[in-house]
Amino acid sequence: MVHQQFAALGDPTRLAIVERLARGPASAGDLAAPTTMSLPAVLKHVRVLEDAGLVTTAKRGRVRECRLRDDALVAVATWTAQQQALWSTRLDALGTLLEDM
Amino acid sequence: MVHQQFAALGDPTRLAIVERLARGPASAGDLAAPTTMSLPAVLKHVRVLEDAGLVTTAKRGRVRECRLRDDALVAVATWTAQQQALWSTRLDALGTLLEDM
DNA sequence: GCAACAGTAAACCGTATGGTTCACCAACAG
DNA sequence: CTGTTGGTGAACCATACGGTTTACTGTTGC
Repeated sequence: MVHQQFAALGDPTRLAIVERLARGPASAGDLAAPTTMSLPAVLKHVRVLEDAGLVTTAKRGRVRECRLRDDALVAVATWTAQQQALWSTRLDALGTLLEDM
Repeated sequence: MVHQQFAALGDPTRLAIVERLARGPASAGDLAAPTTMSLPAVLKHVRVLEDAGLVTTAKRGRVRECRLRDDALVAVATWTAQQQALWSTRLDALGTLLEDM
């Protein structure tokens, strides 16, 4: 279900969160700090990322720590590579076809 | 503006269109045929993909031909690779840190 | 124990999104 | 010329989405 991951990354706020988490884990508050948004809004976004399988969270005391999943982007990467391969081989085929003429 | 491309790919219908176009160009009607959707709906999706810079269309006679852009997925691919790199180097750093202890 | 703090749940709101139908136009085919 | 076909534009509709506020719960520090 890679479209769910794409959808999750389609929101600029969520994309920024992922970029932030790629630098290392952070609490929900940490994620909200640089934004103008309310905490509940940020946590909704985190939940979406979690549902998409991009992020895991765990509660330590009263703070919820968010971290990027190790395998977060492999589905996205493989899908992208696959489509690029298909498309480029088709272009190659066109190229050789033109050469043959 | 990679989040626009992610958003475009976030819809299952649009994802399917891209997968279809990776196999080769198609008319709007061709794209609508395998679906249960109306033609106008499909063309809206195509328009979104076009706005995201993933697809180009051109009108030949009365049929609109849609094709995947050659550079369609490079932004997505590079962004993904970049984040993966960041995250994995951080994991490496953690690994060596643990070794040092 | 109490105050401050981090998060959560719920209700609510405006707008964007994904879809429809209908009317219309331009291009073929006969 | 005429009928059919492929696409387009507009109006419209329901629902999903991104955000808010408010009230509440569980931790932590003094």
